[in-house]
Amino acid sequence: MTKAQKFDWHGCPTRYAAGIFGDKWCFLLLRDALLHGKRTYSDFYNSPEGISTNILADRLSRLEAAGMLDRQIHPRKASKVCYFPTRKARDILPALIGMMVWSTKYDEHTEAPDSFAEAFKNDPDKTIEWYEAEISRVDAEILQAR
Amino acid sequence: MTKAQKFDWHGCPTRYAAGIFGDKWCFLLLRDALLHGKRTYSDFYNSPEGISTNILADRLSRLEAAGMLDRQIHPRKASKVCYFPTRKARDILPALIGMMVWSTKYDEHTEAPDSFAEAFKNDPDKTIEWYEAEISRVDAEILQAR
DNA sequence: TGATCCGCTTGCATTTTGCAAGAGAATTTT
DNA sequence: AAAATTCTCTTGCAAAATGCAAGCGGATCA
Repeated sequence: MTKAQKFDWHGCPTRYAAGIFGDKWCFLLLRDALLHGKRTYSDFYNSPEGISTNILADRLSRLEAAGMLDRQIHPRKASKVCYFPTRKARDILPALIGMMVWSTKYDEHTEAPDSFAEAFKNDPDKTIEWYEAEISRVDAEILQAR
Repeated sequence: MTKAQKFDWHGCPTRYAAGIFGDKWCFLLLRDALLHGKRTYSDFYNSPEGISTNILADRLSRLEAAGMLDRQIHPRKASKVCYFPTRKARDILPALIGMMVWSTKYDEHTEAPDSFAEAFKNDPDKTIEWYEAEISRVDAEILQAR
């Protein structure tokens, strides 16, 4: 059984999630798209973790195949390619932020302030809406014709 | 940089989470421990995904090193080893269940009923408490002296 | 006391990853 | 218009991780 097939494992909800998030690079690419406004190949390539270019190409196509990213040529620069997070990707935000809150609790070297976890605990919907609005803003800025 | 070192990546909360959950097998082992009451090596080994024995040994020791599992000799059967989920592992339940809810929405072959997502949406704390109680029950059953 | 269970370890073939170089199209610079 | 540069990938190869089968040592069972 190839890895691509395992990527499509379904039935059990945890296994389905593991098929996408159970890969370090997919996990981090989704962070970059959802939380850091990254859209182009070079955006993702320049993340501090230092992904290899062949792995990046592979993971972007996997995430596109999984319906998490929408690949489009940049509207005003045909040499650039944009990967927009889909609704399916956006909908993982609550769980993703839940994991980040967990990390801030258990990573003694966390860079996130306590206020982040508190804000999410006090009003999770508001936090989600803020990230959703940011995503929409970034996408709109790219897509506006000139 | 070795994989073991990457497992310890910290600072960024998403990266810290990806260091643990960004591995298919760790992800599934935590599911088995937190959601399916599995505790022994053979329990985990017999999961339907079919993990290899060397990989299982490796991941169990990683999860122990990460403070997610507590390795103990079975109190009434010295040939058995139990891996108990720690508080740190239990605390990932909200995010994990959030991912499962997401999976039931987007996996067209999901085995989970809609009622699962609804119950969590209506009263997340109650759902978490139910799983916590199950975990405690399984652990207590193993640990009771005879 | 011999057979079986249990939690691993080892060796080896296959697959995946990481790294460096480069290709081809679009864009910018000269 | 030509040359240099940017950008998204692809390719080749060495190194690392994975999967598979066999086996080992201690505990347990018959």
